[in-house]
Amino acid sequence: MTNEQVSKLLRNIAAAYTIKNEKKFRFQIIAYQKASDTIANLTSEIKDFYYENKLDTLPGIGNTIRSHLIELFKKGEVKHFKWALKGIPASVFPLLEIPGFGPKRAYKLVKEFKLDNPETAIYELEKAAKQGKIAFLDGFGQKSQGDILRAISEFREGKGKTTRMVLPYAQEIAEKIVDYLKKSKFVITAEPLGSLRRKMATVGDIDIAVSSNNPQSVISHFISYPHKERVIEKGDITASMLVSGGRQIDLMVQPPEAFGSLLQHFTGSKSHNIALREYAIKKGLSLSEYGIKVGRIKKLQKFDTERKFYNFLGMEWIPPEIRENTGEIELAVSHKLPKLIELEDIKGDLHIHSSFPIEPSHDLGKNSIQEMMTKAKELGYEYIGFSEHNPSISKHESSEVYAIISKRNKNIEQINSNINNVRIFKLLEVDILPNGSLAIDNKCLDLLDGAIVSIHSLFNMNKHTMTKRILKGLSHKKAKILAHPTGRMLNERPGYELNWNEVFAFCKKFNKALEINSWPARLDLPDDLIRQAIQNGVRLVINTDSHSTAEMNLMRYGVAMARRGWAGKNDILNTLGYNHFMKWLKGGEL
DNA sequence: GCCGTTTTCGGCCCGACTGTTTTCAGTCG
Repeated sequence: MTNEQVSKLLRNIAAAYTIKNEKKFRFQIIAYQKASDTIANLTSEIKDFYYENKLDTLPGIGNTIRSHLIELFKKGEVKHFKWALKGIPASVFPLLEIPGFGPKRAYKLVKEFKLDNPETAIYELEKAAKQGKIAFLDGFGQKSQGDILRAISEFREGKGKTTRMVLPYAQEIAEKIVDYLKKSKFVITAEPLGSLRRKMATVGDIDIAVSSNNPQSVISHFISYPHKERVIEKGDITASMLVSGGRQIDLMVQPPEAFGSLLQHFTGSKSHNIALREYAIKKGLSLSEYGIKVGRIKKLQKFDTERKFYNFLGMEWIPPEIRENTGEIELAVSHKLPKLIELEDIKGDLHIHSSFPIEPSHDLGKNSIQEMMTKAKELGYEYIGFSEHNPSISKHESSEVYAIISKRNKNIEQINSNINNVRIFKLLEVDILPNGSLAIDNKCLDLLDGAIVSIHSLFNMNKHTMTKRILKGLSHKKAKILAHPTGRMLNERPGYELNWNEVFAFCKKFNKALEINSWPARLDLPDDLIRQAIQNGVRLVINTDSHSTAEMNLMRYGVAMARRGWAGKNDILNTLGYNHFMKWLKGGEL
């Protein structure tokens, strides 16, 4: 079962409780929703947490829900869930997927129109709305009947938050809106917040905060955006709209003297904010986007900066990337937050595909070795590693492979002696074949400073076999880095299954590194596996996997993932100077 | 049902907005 399926199941249990008796089950509802959110936001598989006996490390999953999940993975169904769902028509649940439908309204509509087939429930409801039957129901009217029709059609077209964007794409849209907002003289500052500011690998909707003394003017400017498709809602301090392409933008406005609390509120995450507010309650404080209410008199204290807001609570400012309620609040209170890695700490990029005609097994780069070098210098790097795909072994004899690699090395050496500022590592990205051996032989591997190894074929092996395959590939003394370790492609395919405990233990024991690949559709390792790797004493390398000079700028996304995984400078090997890195590459301890 | 810097019992975030209401319920983040 995928995370999405498990998360949805728990959300449905919460919905069933809501329909049955919202008051009686109030706290169960909150608990199931919380657990559902936790699983929805995981970037590695919930099933792996079950396999590795780590379900209880997840926030919001306690003894009861954990035992239900164990039952679910063992038997494929849960006795208690069956009980909870009893009496709730199955047609309610597909309706919950549509924005604007909650448990109560979905249940009411399903009952009224006797929608007994979940497959056709949405279609039948649409039909009823078109016939004008909904407007007559208690609690509904002409307006809500029209809203339902529109919600169904937008849902079908995948508009709103139904599909998530990769990070750079979301950033691009946000920048356009921010530029537009700043054209208003009433806008003092405008900043993208939410999951975009937290640098999640994918972003659902775009949240923007504005500081202004005239919120009404800002909101009317916002909803006049030229690429607007539809205004979803518009109030005194917030507004939401769909822009062309169907993306949802949420706006929130506060005056400058309260902008700090707005930044905090609108950055989230939801679970971080809830935990922070629960912490504040114990100190007699109440938090919101307006500020902090103090004591019995409820005097509102305002904050112009976010740092002051956190400091007032007696804690350090918390970097947005780790605001996920996974221990950051406790550490901020004791002033023991780790110092996270910065882009400026990176001294080189080890995964670069040049256009040198290496006749590779996979895609070739677009720019020459020289051009990539110039770009590296521009980025202030101390070194760079060329790691084209190994020459195709189906098209070449071993001796030919040897000759091609030798030729590339000569080419590199020539350039290296011309440009002293940037040093070069002679690497290759070598395929791990299905049987676990490396694609090129020892003689060829000896030509290299080291090899980056990776999987590019037969992704659907079972967990045990894939783990064995990868560890065999990594066990070669030249194999030092495992590239894009999960093989996931965001919005395209999940990663292959691996036994991460084994992988981590192996890497630590034999001094191998895992790559954090910065390519926006990969961002692989995912953040929570980065954190686990670090906890297991495994070192990491952040690479861009560039196939052109422009792509070398993507390093910041890999760094963002590392920060989300709580990585400090010392956890990342390419923050080392050239000599230290070479020493590690050659098999030395650090 | 979860959770622990007063607690293994007794609490549980806070507010915006819309539509159908005539003081609020439902949904959302």
